[in-house]
Order: sequence, then structure tokens, then C-alpha cells
Amino acid sequence: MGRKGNGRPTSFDIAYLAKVSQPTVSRALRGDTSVSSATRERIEKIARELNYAVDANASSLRSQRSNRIALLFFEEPAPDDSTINPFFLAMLGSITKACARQGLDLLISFQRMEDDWHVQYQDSNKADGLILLGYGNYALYLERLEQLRAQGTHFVRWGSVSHDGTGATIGSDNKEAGRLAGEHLLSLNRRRVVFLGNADLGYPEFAARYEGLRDALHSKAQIEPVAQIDALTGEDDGYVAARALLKRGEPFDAVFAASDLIAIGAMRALSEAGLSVPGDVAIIGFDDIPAARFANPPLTTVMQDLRGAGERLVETLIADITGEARPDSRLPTKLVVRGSTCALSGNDTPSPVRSPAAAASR
Amino acid sequence: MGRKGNGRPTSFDIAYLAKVSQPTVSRALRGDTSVSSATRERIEKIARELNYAVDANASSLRSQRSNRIALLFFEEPAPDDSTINPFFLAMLGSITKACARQGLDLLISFQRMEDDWHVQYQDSNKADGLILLGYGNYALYLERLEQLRAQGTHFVRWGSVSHDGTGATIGSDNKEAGRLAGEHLLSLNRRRVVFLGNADLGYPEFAARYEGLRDALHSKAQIEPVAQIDALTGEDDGYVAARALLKRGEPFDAVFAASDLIAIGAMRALSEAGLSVPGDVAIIGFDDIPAARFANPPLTTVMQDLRGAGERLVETLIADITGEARPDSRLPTKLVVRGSTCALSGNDTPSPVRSPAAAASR
DNA sequence: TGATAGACAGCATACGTATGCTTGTGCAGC
DNA sequence: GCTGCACAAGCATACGTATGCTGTCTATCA
Repeated sequence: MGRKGNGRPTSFDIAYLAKVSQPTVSRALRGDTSVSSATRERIEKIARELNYAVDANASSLRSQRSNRIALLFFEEPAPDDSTINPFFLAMLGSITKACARQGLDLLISFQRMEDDWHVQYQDSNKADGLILLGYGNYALYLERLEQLRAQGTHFVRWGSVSHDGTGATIGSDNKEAGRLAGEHLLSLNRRRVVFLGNADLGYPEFAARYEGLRDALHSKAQIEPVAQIDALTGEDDGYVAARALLKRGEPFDAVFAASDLIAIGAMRALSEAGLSVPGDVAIIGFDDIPAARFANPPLTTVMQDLRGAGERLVETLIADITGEARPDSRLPTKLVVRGSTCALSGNDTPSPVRSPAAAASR
Repeated sequence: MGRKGNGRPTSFDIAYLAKVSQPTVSRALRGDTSVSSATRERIEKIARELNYAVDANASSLRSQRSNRIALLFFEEPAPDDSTINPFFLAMLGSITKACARQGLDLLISFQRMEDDWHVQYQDSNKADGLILLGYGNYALYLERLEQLRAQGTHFVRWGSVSHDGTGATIGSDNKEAGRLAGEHLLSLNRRRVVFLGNADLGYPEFAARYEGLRDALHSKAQIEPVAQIDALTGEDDGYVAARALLKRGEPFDAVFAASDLIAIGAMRALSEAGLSVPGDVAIIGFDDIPAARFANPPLTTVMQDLRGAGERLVETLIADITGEARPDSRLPTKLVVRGSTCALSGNDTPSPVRSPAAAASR
């Protein structure tokens, strides 16, 4: 009898039917060259017929390699389960596809920074490595990263690319993106520019965007931003920040927001104050979330290279796991010009006008 | 020496230090009552000190239970990696949290219907069961489900709750939702209602929404919908459908769209045609995706019980795995009334007005 | 006091695969 | 005709845990 009575076939069953030993089956199915092609084909045929699938647990246990990686989101805890930063969700799609291409399975988990996620995954061999995604309390964050490194856990993170030595980092070139935004505003003859978003050390990505904006204003027009107002990432944050800005009374004709949600919130506040976009105020967001094109007017924004991001994250993590070099990467961004900076003739919802670079990528 | 030279501590290391046998460690940490509490506490303390974590692979191999489930999305293949139905993404958050509460790990994968995902997961013991999420080719879908069932794979699916015997189903009460929408439109004195969305057997959820709409119109006002126009789920689909509707020339004063994206696309087409919302046409969407509140005007829509959905899916799957009863569930929905059906005084982007029920859930 | 049950922990083993080492076979070179 | 080598496949074992069964010790009861 080839098969045990109860369950799914094992490599022993295949071996019995193919009249070889179990190790030969294992080697054949993994493509080991020490199995002759005739034998391999015979084994593969039988395996197919029996609907055999290698037991992932046994394989992982023996080889100490699970071919699984974990994607850890961490965000400020949200009251509502379904409220997740849309940008990260978009990234999820990209990462998933990249994992599939590499034959990796993807575990996913939402964490709060306070949890001790750092012990959970690699220590129990649930995953070979981690992808870390999220904003959050940066100081606490770095501390956790150090712990991970000390444990020998493999990980990459998405965020501000700064060579602080705590693991490989992949991120957009935020400074360059800020520069793009600044130059675009200057080209529209806007001179009184406001930045909405935290720009302190706790939010290095936002800080880099602000820095790029200042660079552009300074080097091209010898001016400085009118103001920088703190705002976290949400729509409400943007609304509150814009209200604070209006209360100041300082004149401004352009807003660069650190995220699309901030921008959308700001537009709500501006609209309530009777200001028109882009007539009185031009506004640029960041991320190109789906809501950006449905906003009124459609939101000019900076699009990040999501597909590239997922691929690069996964590749870099694999390199780290296998002990190869693991360079940081800074990914290019593209400006997507829509109605919130360019009034288009009469039409509320124009078909999006994109920058040449962006158009090329479609 | 308690620990082996190289790697992470094992249950043998704990056993040595606690002067007990390895099985006792295993039992203690799993809470088996046959270990005295004194012994258990001693073992737990040592485990904590060594940063011990049970090896998931070994545990799964031995117990034949991985405590992992897989979430499978399947959609019509999209050209762009990052384009994922926002509703499903929102569901993802809910499911993830539900898994965390149950101590389950979540594997995630995007599949095309053509792929043979049905063999991959449970056969290799990668997961104890599957959650299936997605629209798609329903006939092919059912065929796959039958295969799954034949293999003895455990799964639940999200979708139209119809007792077709192919596994447990969780879904919103789509018919009731359609009724809600219909009654709302009637209460606004709209009598010429159009449904945008496929309503054939291939899309049973949409069909149920349509059926509920017809029910309401018929029983409350003895009228029928003016038209039903096919549309898949995307923004473009809605745009195209609305254009087709306009071309017909039949008068209408209300639209119920099978998804928010369809509704948003339709609003674009209506706006281009010079029709005002809600003045000329009231419009209701479905799903309450984030973009709905940022649309212009903000979109009245049907909100599904996401939190409940995730919880119910996971609970039902667990029940199926452990061989308990596994009833289908039909979840309630709520109408979220916004500007696209109720003109509010002068303000483009009012703070959302919600139905009492919806407001209560915030 | 001896039989008996219950509480606690150890022994042996199985889960299914991957891999280092060894063996056997055929063939070329001397 | 003997040594050496490449190729192909088998043998033995390890990965780390969970669990059925067995054994011991104490407390209880007749």
C-alpha cells in the first residue's frame, strides 16, 4: 500500500510509488542536480497525480527557513478598525505581488508601537524577516529597531532613508519631492507658500519634504515659506491645521501638505472660509491616494513609486536574510498635476493632467 | 550547560534549567492542568528570562494545527498593482484585528480566479483554513469552491448569502440595504429611480441590492425602477454606465449605484452633462469607502458592518475547522445620509450628516 | 494497614521533510 | 587489471514540539 490510510500523501508515498527513497523525492522536487532527469520526471508525475504538496511546517522545521515574511503595520491606534492609512494599503498590494513573484508567503499584522511585536515573529520562526511600515513615535520606534537588530532579526523598513545604522531602509526621495512641489508652485507664480505637516525629528519623512520645499523656494526665488504648521496624517489634522493657519491672518497663496488627507482636510477648511482653490490658494498633497482624484477640485499631489517600493522592500529583505549586501534605496517620485493647482476651463472634474514623467509610466 | 551553543533556546533548555522534562515544559506553557501551578510558574519565569518562544513550525508539525489562516482576495486582474477595491482593503483591517483577538496569524494573498490557489494553502498545511473575498466570475468561482469542499478544505466566504451548500457564507443583508436606499429616495419624493450595477446571476450581491430597491419602490409607491444599467465595480464602469443612461434620454431623478466607485463615476458623467446633484438627480452609493465623504457633493451611501464582518468571518471559519456548526450570517447595514441626496444650506462640503443609527456607532 | 484513586511528571515516540555522509556503479586513464 | 573519479541514490539523522501511556508518590478510605 502506497498511502497511509488517513491523510494527505507524504514524500514517502511518492517514494514508494516511484520505487526510490524518500530523500530522492525531496531532492527531485527541489530541483537538486544529483537526481537524474529521468527519475525526477517520474517523481514529478506521480506527485502531480497524487496532488502532493510539500508540508510547509515540516519543511520549515527541517530547513530552518519558512519562506514566509511578515508585514508589520504600526500606526497610532485608531478607534475604528477599518481606518487604515490608504497609502499603506496601496503599498500592501505592491508588497503582496512582490512576495508572490519571489515565492514567499506574507504574514500580516497591525501593531501598536507599544506592543512587543519585536519578539513575536522571527523568534518563533513564524517568519524569516520583517517589513516594517508606519509612522509613529519615532524615538520609541528606533529603540525597538535596536532591539530587533540585537536579536539578529532581519528586517527592512519603509520610511525616511537616513543612514542611522538600524537596518536597511527604503523610502521615497522626499526631499526631491518637496523640491518638485516647490518648483511647481513657483512656476504658477505663487510666492507665499505654507507647509502643513510636522517637520520635526519625530517625522523625518515630513521634515525632508519640508526641507525640499525650502530648498526650491530659496534657490529658485530667494524666498522662504510663509509658515509651517504641524499636522499629523489625517483629514481632521489637516482641517485643524488649516484653521490655525487662517487664524494667524498671514496672507498665503499656496499650500503644500505632507499628505493627501491633510490636504483634503485643509481644502475643507479653506472652502468654509470662503477661499477658492486654486484661485486664491493652490494646494498640493502627497501620496496620490484614490480620494485625491475625486476631491473637489481634484488634488495635485506627489505620487510615490509604489510598485517599485514593494519590489525593493522584498528584494532588500531577502538580501538581508541571505547575508548579502543590503543597500538603502531612495525611490523617485512624480508630480501629478490636477485641478487644485491648475484651474482648467470650466470643468469641475477634468480628466487628470499629468506631468510628462507620470504620463509615461501609465 | 543549559543552552546549546548556537541558536535560540528550546524547550529542552527550559526543562534543564527548571529541572523538569521537556514534555512538562510544553504542558506548562500550554496551560495543561496536569502541571502543578508551582512548577508552571517556575517554568514560565525561566522562559521569560530566556526570551523563549515556541517554535511555530515544530508546533504546527506535531499538532497538525498551524493557527494560521489565509485571506485570499480574488479580483479581475488589474493592470496596476496598487489598485485594490477599497472596500476589501477596509475589510482587511477588520479581519486582521479579529485574527489577532483569536490568536491567529493571517496569511494574505491576491489571486486571480484562474490560478490554482485552491490547492496551495491547506494542502501544504500553510493554513488551517481560508477566507475568500472577492467578486469575480461566479461560475468558475463555484466550481473552485466545490473542489475545495471535495478536498476537505475549510473555508468561509464573503458575499451573497445563499444557501447553495458550498461552505459557510457571511455577507451583508444586501436586499434589506437596497430597501433602505429605495425608501430613502421615496422619502425625498424621487420617483424615477435608476439602478447602476450588474444585476444578473453572476453578481448575486448586486442582484440582491437591486431586488431590495424594487421591493421598496413597489411596496411603498407601486412603481418600478426606470432602468437598470450594467456596471462592474470601478469608477470608470460607473462613468460609462451613466453615459449610457444619459444617451437613452429617459428622464430620471435618482440613482442607486451598486458601489461607491460606480456612484462617483456616475457623478462625474452627470456633472459633465450639466446635471446637478442632488438638485436634478439624487445619488446613493454602496460601501462607504473613504472617498465617499470627500466626493463632491459628499456621497450618501450604505455602510456595511465591517467590524462585525471580520469577526464573524473568523469565528465561522474557526467553527468550521473545529467541526462545530457553521451558520451563515447576514449582517445589517446602515444608510449614511450625505449631500448627494440632501441639499444642505449653501455649503459644498458639509460635515457629514448621518442617520441616527450610523451616528450611534461612531 | 493495605488497597485505591488522583495528582504530577517522565518516557518514548511521531509529525514530514532536508541534508551530510556513505555506498554502489560505470567508465576513463595508466 | 587496478586506481580514481563522476554520477546517482540510499542511510541515518536532526529539526523542536505535543501527546499517549506509564510510573511514582501522597492522600484517602475501608
